[in-house]
Amino acid sequence: MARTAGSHSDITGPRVLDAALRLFARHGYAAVSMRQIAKEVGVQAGALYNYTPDKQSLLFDLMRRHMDDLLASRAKRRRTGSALEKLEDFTRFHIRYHLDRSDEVFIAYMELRNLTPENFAEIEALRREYENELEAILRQGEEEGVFAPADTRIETMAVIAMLTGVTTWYRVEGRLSADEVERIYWDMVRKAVSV
Amino acid sequence: MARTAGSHSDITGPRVLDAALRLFARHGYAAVSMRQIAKEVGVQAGALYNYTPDKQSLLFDLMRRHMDDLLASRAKRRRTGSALEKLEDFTRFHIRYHLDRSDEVFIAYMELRNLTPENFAEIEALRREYENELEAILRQGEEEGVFAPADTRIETMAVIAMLTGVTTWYRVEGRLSADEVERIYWDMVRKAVSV
DNA sequence: AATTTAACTGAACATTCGTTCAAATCAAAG
DNA sequence: CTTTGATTTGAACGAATGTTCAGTTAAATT
Repeated sequence: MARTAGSHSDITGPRVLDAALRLFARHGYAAVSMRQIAKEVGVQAGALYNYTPDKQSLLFDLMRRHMDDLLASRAKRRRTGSALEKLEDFTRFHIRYHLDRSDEVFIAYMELRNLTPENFAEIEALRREYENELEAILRQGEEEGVFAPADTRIETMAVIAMLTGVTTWYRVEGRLSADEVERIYWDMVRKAVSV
Repeated sequence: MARTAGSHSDITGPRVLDAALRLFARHGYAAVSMRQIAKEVGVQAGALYNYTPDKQSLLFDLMRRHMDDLLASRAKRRRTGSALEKLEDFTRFHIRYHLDRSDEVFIAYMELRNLTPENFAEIEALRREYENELEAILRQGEEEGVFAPADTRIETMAVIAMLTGVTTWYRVEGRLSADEVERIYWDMVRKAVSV
């Protein structure tokens, strides 16, 4: 065969996902057309179908990648230590990760209802897996007696909601550095779950 | 004139907004067509335009009503007392209100980007007004010395994000009553901002 | 230089979109 | 019962939607 795999495809391919990511985050999945994505890439709409079977797959791929990357990044972090240490690690990781990938996070939380039922189930399972990591830490803390006895499932949801909310107001050019934000949120989380 | 103002209009009118509310909450503004709304009401699409100038106004009216109602409901609550009392009141109010109006709340947080710039500015101002109520309480608490000195603006955003997150998992037929949820969240909020 | 084929264009497809409007319908007033 | 006008229908509008595909372009192999 002439021409090795992808001469432009290894350039255009990623750009398609990049453009879809940015546009979906800005205007929402349903409000973005394939022609808008194509224009952003600098190509005609038909060419997109060399890189995705359909629009839905574009959304699903972005979410799937995000969740895989989130779980993989999390897995690299320390696993041992006290519940308090683990919670601080989780908190700082979550804040930093979400600040660094605001578009991906935004889509992952806003566009769930635009997934087909099967795709939704798959993403939801990954999200649940991530939440379970936090819940395990909270339970360990209860057993150690450093965290207040409480409904750990609700605590989990409350903490994650609080932390993820940082993406709605944080701006890199703003008043606070990511380090300061990490510290402020860690302060609140620690107190919220402690005895 | 024959026929006093609205013989069906006082029935159909509210039903249009009701249907739009439910459908927007379930599938998102951009994914819902005027024909879907009309079908839900039991009417042809053209008839909707007796009750709204266009689709955008439907979304804006829902948001505007929601924010007005939120601020009015909040204004009815107690204004005096210690910062701790006020914070408990705010927390319980917010949780209860958001559990009771999950569709409205969902739209108000998810569909902001589908508002025209002018409409967005108006809704955003009302939201800011609501946030400022909480921030004032947190500042009073700092002055009283019962709340830890902190960045009250970020604390505000963090607390509201945490509380509003309740809508993502709470189900009326679920394990916990609204009262229990109120108490659990109040526990976390109190500890999170206290010294 | 000739050949091969991946990458892309540009037009077309059947639907669906928000919106308009003349005509039909129908409940209340005279 | 007739009149009146609010209410709704049903068809139509141009534009936009996701997707397909025959044909063109151009890069890499022979």
